[in-house]
Amino acid sequence: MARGTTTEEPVRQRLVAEATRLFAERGFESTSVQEIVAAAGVTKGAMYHYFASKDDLLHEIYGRVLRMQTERLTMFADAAGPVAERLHAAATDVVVTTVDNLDDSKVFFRSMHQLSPEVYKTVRAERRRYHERFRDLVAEGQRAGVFRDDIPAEIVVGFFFGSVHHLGTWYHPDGPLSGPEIGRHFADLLLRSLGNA
Amino acid sequence: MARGTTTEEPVRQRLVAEATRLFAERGFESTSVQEIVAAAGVTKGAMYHYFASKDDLLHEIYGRVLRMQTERLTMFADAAGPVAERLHAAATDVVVTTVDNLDDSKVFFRSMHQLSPEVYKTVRAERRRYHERFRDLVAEGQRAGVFRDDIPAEIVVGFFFGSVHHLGTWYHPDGPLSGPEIGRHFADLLLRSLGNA
DNA sequence: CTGTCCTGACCGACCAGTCGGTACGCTTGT
DNA sequence: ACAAGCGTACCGACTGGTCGGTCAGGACAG
Repeated sequence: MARGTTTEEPVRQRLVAEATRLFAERGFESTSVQEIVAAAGVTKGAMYHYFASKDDLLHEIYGRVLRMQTERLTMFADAAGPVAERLHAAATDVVVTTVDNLDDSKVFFRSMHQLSPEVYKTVRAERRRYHERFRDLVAEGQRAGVFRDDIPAEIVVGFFFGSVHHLGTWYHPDGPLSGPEIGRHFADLLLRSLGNA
Repeated sequence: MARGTTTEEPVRQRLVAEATRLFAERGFESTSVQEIVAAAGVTKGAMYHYFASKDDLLHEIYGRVLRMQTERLTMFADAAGPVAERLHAAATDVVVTTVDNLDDSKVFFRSMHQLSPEVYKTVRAERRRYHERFRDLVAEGQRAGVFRDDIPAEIVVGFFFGSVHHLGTWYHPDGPLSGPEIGRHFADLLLRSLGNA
C-alpha cells in the first residue's frame, strides 16, 4: 500500500467512485483525467497503473452496473409465483436500484456512445440480453392470457425502460417521493397497461 | 449572396443541419468545429460570422425543437373534444415528431448538460412548461373522473416522456415499425395505464 | 534484490476561438 | 453614367491553452 496517504479505501475503488460521480455531473468528455485523480487524491500515474485508459475506466463502470442488474433481474424472473407478480417485483426492483445508483444511471445513458466501438458492442449485447429476459417475462404473461397481447412485448419493454433510464434526468433524492414509491408507481403503470381485467 | 459556392441552401441552415447530424452521431464534445464547417462546406470564419460560439449553435438546435414541440402540443391540447381523445392525439403526435426528428431528439437528451448555465436554465424552464401543459391534461382527466387518480399526474408524465426521449437510443427508421405505429402503441399504453373502465 | 504501487514532469496532438484580409454588391454624390 | 465608399459574407493561418497518455525512477514490502 506504499505510503499511507489519506483514506483506507483502496485506490482503485476510489478512482471508480470519483469517476462515476464526475462523469454523472459533467459528462465523460468534459471531465479530465486530472480532475478524477485529484478527486481521488492520487496522481495520473496511479490511475494508469490500474486502468489502461480513460475509456477503460468508463468500461469498468458499465461492467459493474450491468453485472448487478442482470443478476437481480434473473433472481426475480426465475422466482416462483404468478408471472404478473414476478414482473411487478422485477419492475419495482429495477426502479429502486436505479434510484439508489442514480449516478451510474446518468453515466450509462449519457456516455454510452463514448465507448470504443468494440466495447460499445459488448455493452450493447449485454444490455440486449437483459432486455430480452425482461421481454420474455412479458411474452410469457401474454401467452398465458394474463396480459393483453395487442401490443408487441418488445414495444412494451422499450416503453418501460425508457422511463426507467430517464429517471436520472428528473428524479431527486430530496424530492417528495422515495425510490420504493416511484418503483411501485412505475410497476403499477406497467402492469396496468398490460392489464386484461 | 457573395460568391456562388456550391449548394443553394443558405450557409446558416446548412451549418445547423450538419451540426445536428454530427452532434447526434458523436456527441457535442466529440465533434470539433472544424468537422462541422467541413461538412457544411465552409470555413470557421463563416460559422463564427453566424454564431457566437459552438454553444450558441447547440442553443439554436434546442430552440428550434422546443418551439416546434410546444406549438404542436398547444394545438392538440386546446382542441375540442373529450380529454381522453385530446391526450391520445397529443401523445401520438409527440412520438411521431420525435421519430421524424430523431437526430434532434438524440442531441436533446444527450448534450443538455453541455449548455452554459444560463442557457441551460432557460431550456429547462421551457421544457418544464411543456411538461406542465401535458400534466394539466392528465390532471384534467383525473378531475373529470375519466382517468384513475391514484398515481400523481406528475409521475405519469415523467413516465411517458422518459419513454419518448429514449426512442433515440433504440428506434431505427428502417425497422419493422413506422413512426405512427409506434405513436399509436405508446399512446395506447399511456391511455390504458390511466384507464378507469 | 525484486515486484508492486505510485510520483510528477513532460510530450505531441488537438481544439475553440481570433484576426487581418478578401470578394462583391449596394448606395450615394457628382 | 461612374466611381468612391461601405457593409455583409466569408476565408484560413495562427494562438493560447488543455488533454490523454508516457516514462524514468522512487518508496516500500517480502
